Amino acid sequence: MATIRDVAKLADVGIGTVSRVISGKGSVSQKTRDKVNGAMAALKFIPNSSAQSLSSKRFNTIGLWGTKSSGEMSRATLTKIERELQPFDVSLITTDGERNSTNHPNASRLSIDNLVNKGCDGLIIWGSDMPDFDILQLEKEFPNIVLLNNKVDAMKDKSFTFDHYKAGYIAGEYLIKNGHKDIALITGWFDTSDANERHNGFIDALKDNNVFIHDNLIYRGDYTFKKGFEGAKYLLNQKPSFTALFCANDQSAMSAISALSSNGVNIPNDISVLGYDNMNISSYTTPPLTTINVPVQKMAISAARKLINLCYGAALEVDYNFEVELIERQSILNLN
Amino acid sequence: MATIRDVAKLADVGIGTVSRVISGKGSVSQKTRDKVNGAMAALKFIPNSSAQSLSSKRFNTIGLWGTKSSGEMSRATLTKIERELQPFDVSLITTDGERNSTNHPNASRLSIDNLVNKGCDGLIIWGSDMPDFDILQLEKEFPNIVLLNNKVDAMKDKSFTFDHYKAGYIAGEYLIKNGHKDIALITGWFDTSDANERHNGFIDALKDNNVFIHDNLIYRGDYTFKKGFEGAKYLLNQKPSFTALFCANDQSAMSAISALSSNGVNIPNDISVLGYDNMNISSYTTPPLTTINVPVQKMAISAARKLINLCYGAALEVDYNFEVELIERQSILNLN
DNA sequence: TTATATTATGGAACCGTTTCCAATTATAAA
DNA sequence: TTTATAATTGGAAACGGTTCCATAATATAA
Repeated sequence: MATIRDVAKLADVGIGTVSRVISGKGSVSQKTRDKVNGAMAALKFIPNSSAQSLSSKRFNTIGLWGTKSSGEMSRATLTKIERELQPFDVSLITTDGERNSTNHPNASRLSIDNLVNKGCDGLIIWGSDMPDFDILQLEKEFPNIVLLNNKVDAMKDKSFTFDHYKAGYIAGEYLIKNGHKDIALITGWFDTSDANERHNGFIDALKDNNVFIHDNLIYRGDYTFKKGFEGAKYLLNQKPSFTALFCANDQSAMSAISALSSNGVNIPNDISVLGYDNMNISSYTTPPLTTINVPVQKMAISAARKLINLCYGAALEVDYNFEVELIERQSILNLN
Repeated sequence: MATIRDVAKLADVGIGTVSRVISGKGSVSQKTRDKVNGAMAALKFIPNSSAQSLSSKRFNTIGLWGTKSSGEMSRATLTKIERELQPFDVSLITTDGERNSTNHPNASRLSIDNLVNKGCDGLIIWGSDMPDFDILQLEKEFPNIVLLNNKVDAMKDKSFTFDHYKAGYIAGEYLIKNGHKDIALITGWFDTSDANERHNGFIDALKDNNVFIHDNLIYRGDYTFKKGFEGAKYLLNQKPSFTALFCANDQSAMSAISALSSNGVNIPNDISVLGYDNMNISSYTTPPLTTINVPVQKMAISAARKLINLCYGAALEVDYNFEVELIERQSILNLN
């Protein structure tokens, strides 16, 4: 491997000059620049990234920390983020924060420290699995962080989130508008603010229309296919029957549809099902799923851009407002 | 940030000694070791990873290069890989090789070089999008590579693949056994060897039973939901009708089911559908999808382990044989 | 006790960059 | 032409580890 000194010698210039042409910073005459570029090409010179990081304290790497491997933080979303980073020659290191969360009380902080120590210029914290307090503490020590699908009031400009309350409300309203009054629920976990907001929005919409959900018709899920399936089967045996089922995410909704169908209920004629997320799979359930669109990829892109601005002094345009939208497909029957 | 010299000074030892206790290599008396550990704790010392890499030429990072963001290289699979790496304190950098594949003839090689130059000890090459020749060439320059879901004959011990021919054959046989003779196909791309092998296996199974597929009933797909949907609609209008549909992957199968159902055909009573992949979603289609299990995660784990052995001289156990298995669910009708 | 092998230890040299400052050269202004 | 100013250049020092070698301390054998 050729080093900067080899290049300098071949081009008959100083090492500082070579460094300047590599980085593009500082002034170098065109003539010299050509000489150096020629030498670099001849030697197939590639800068050693460890040496660069050591001396510049810049890593050209950002970390993505998240816990839920489910839902829409799909490979596709990662790819979107990578594509934002690529023009800046920055790579992405991902960590599944969940992996040691059982062992240690503040395991999340540990896994983050690992990431940071490894050498990240910045961090995307995905999801709301970390208490606000811890996030604020982290930000004090390591300000280059950005929140994806979570918000902390004191960090508005670093929060990329979505109005889950409004989305929940719209979901509720939509069922009402379609004449549904007997409604069942498969929830997710309630350990995150967005889950609570979505739920509250939904319930408030019903309340505002004097519709109340019977306790028996609320099934505590966890966003998985499995719980969606089990939940639907459970609800089917409950006392007050229902005409519509709202699921906390599309995965639950899909498997609920599967469970209902296999029990002979027709969607949407017997029971309507409403999802939440708009995974790309959701157009292809049977029947296609009506759902709330959560623009994760857009959010991820903006989060990445903000982080680039933060870390590398860029000035990329960043979006903070993500439209709440209900995607009408064919899983809801209009009772009116 | 405390450095090794700060630690040495506080513990009143030499820097070499500190380095020895950090790495655990070389001999240090227990007494000295305790002193040094105490000093490290007091100073909250964290080794600078760039400096470590620079001087040791070890990066504690491996790269994952792949092109298809679809299919089963899901976040879950990435997580599996990460978990194999974690005990060795190695992180994973992913690259979507696809992103610049349009611009440049050997863009794949370029994006790999990027990864390597960034500082990887080894590389997982996922999928068969790179010609064997290029892979062999790459291996010459950079031997720490491992192939996931692809094989190169000269690199048997580095290839983690699956008997797609056999799997295709079993799929074909299964349809035959269930009495199907009028069979339609939604294929994937044929640009990779596994796609071809799967297809050939399937066709051979039919041939061996004197069943032949009518040209009209072969639809060229691309593994996406979209093409599966369109393909199913297309096939429905074709002349020889069919009783079974084999899709090159579960995504196509799912959306084919959706298309067929929405056209009033009942699965499996009117048409049987067979998938390929066994995504975790596939238990929850309507009806649940009968499919071939492709143990990507197991393969990924073994690939990761082999790479660790290669890069870090470990001796982890590695599996090369991945069972071909048909998962019977409810999307196939037995005509006998 | 002495000779010898073994274990511990300190620290210079090195890894390959960036950065800064002093020195040189080119350019513009007077 | 001279002077002031700006652009260009070289290279030492620094970044924070690892490694190796010479040396010191200790253990073992004779």
